[in-house]
Amino acid sequence: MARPLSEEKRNAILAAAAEAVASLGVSASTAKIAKDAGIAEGTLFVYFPTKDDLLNELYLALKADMRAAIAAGYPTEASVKERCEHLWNQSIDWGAKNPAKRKAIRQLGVSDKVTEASRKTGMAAFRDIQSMLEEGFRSGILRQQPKDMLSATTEVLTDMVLEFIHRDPGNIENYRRAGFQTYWGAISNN
Amino acid sequence: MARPLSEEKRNAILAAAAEAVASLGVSASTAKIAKDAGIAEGTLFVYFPTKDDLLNELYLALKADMRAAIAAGYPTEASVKERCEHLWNQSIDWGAKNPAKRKAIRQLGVSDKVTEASRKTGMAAFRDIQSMLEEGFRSGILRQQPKDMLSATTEVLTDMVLEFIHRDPGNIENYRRAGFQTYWGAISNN
Amino acid sequence: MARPLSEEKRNAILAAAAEAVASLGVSASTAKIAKDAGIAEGTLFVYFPTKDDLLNELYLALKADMRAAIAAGYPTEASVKERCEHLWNQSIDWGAKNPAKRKAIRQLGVSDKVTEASRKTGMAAFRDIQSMLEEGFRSGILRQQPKDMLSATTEVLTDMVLEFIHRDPGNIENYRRAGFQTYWGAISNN
Amino acid sequence: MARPLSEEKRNAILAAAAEAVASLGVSASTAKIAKDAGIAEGTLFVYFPTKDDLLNELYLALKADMRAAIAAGYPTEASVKERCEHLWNQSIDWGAKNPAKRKAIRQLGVSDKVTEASRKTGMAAFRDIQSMLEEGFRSGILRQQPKDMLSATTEVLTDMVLEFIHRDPGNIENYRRAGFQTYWGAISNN
DNA sequence: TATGAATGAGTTTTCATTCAT
DNA sequence: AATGAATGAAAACTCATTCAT
Repeated sequence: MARPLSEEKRNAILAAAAEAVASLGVSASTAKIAKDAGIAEGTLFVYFPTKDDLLNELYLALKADMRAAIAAGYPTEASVKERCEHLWNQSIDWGAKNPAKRKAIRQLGVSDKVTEASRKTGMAAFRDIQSMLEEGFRSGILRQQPKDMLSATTEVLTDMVLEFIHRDPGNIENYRRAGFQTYWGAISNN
Repeated sequence: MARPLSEEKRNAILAAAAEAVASLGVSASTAKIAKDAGIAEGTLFVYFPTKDDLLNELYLALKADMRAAIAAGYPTEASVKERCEHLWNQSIDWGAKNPAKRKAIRQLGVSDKVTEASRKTGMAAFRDIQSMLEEGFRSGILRQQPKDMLSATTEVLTDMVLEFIHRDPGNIENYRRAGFQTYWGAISNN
Repeated sequence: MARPLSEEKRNAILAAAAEAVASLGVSASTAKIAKDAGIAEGTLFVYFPTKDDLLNELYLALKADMRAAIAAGYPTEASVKERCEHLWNQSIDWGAKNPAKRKAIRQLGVSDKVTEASRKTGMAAFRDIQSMLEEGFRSGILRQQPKDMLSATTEVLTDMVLEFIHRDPGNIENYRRAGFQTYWGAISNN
Repeated sequence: MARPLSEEKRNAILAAAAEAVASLGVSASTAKIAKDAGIAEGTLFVYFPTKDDLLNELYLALKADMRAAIAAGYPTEASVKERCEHLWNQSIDWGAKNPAKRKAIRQLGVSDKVTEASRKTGMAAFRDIQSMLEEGFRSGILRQQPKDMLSATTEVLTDMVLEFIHRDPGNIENYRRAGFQTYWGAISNN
């Protein structure tokens, strides 16, 4: 009773919402989301009591999805730089493969519908990634920075590069490489 | 002419729109903007034929405002690093002093109401700043990068740092300094 | 189905629209129509996606209503002239009894909101009546005319006479008789 | 002072209004009419105090224009039938040559913006034409009819035929001839 | 006299949410 | 639980008219 019955429907709503928010912004209508999810307008509110709830849950789901993709295959034994490059490449790959999800996150990121609590929760997942690099900080390879700034740097530079890729898809490798140079310079001691 | 269009009113509309977009996103209503600008609802459409026109003109006005602030007092004779630091500090100062304008630019940046043409025009102003650093590229102090990437890097890192300042205003100097280290690492050869 | 669309409400909307269009023209507001139909403003758009759709459907409904009234009680066995007189009288009676519907049809007839397709469909119903008089054409009693001209003649002469009746209701029988003479002269060989 | 200065401007407004009403109906905006007339929005109201005044004056001007065209070259000495044919042909020619004016009259005719007084005045001009046929009534060639019905018949049948011509312009002569047969049958004793 | 900026009521349409089925 | 009709408060935009210039 706490959670409604069909997990499948819930996911269909979130998926439809991601697409809709990506292309129309947070003002995408619940009617369109429901239709694209293959359910009735009213059913959406069985799973998410208000549109704001839906948007916040979508934000968290997308952040979790992104985080999982980035951490996948993390090479624990490699050098710090190689590990950073792994994170960078995974980020770029996820964004390149999931343009709608990326756009949706951007839209949600600037929307005041997403609460501070959701943002905090979303950030926490990435602190976890940051902690994978503890050794880099201790050894002095990575520059000491205010809390959360490393993952924020990762996010904004990734997003920037993906925007270039989006506008000029032919040069993806070029952007990815130049982007990593920028990124590594930004976070390492040199 | 019966009565010339009032530059003052036009500016009042743009100012009200910036505030409204900053706090409510691009879905801020024209009624609210007009009211805040101290004019009748219909008058807004005398100055901007559609809401989209208003949004695009606002985007350009904000970009121009930002650019002017950043370039002000540019120390032509200083070292490349000092010149970069000047640009960085001006950016941070502008953003810190104009939080609404900064938020409005972010909102407009992700909105599809802002046309590609406006984005191009907005970017052009910053290419101009980038060209102030030609010497840095020639001498090898700054890293060669794909076109427009330097100014994009400036923008996203500035924005990121301003976000930290926004959430923790007491530590502004701290963030500004750490931010510049990140920034300088990101753009220079090291 | 949650609740089926109510045929009753749909008809109430069409009826209210007919009255409103009759008295105010096609610029009658949807708000007024909805209110007169006893429903909320938004509900109108559940039944008719746009105002233009409503207007077109209203046109067709009125034409169908008129056609049904005209053909009612058609004396298949009577002489051609008597059959024509029947059609004439039914037309006059319908118009006299339904002044609002008649006015609404006139308004819609000159409006460019009513599509060519709707006009064609509306006309088709009357071609059907025209074909009831085939024998009259074959026998030479009725004059051979370009396609659709007989029903158009019926319509405009009926409408003209109804306009006289409208302005001078006391003489209805007088106008009806004089009108039929005009009509019969117009369509028969003599 | 009673009449504003420029007759030329007044006529330009009426001409622009006729075109605008023809294509957009009586809801054509005064702004568009003014623009098409080559004057400022406010100037229109120097010549016509309200839009309703403009519409009524337009109605009268168009009726007068039509009447003048129809009576032109009237063959006083010809037979009654020839004289009727002259009127018929002039009507068709005027309508065929002035489709916008014809459409404008139709729009105004069904609009409640045109007052009963204007309609009366407009009709009076045609009574004048009707009286040209006095001899036809006296001699019994034309059927006795209620007052104004002959000119009303002329108008509606002309309009009907012009509508056919409008939809099938290739057959203009065909429609004109068939139309006259209908018309002559409608008004003459036979 | 001619102009056109300014106005605010009015227009059609959208939409998150509710609730009868 | 699932549905989708019903709602009415916005939303963007239009327009006849006024009036300062």
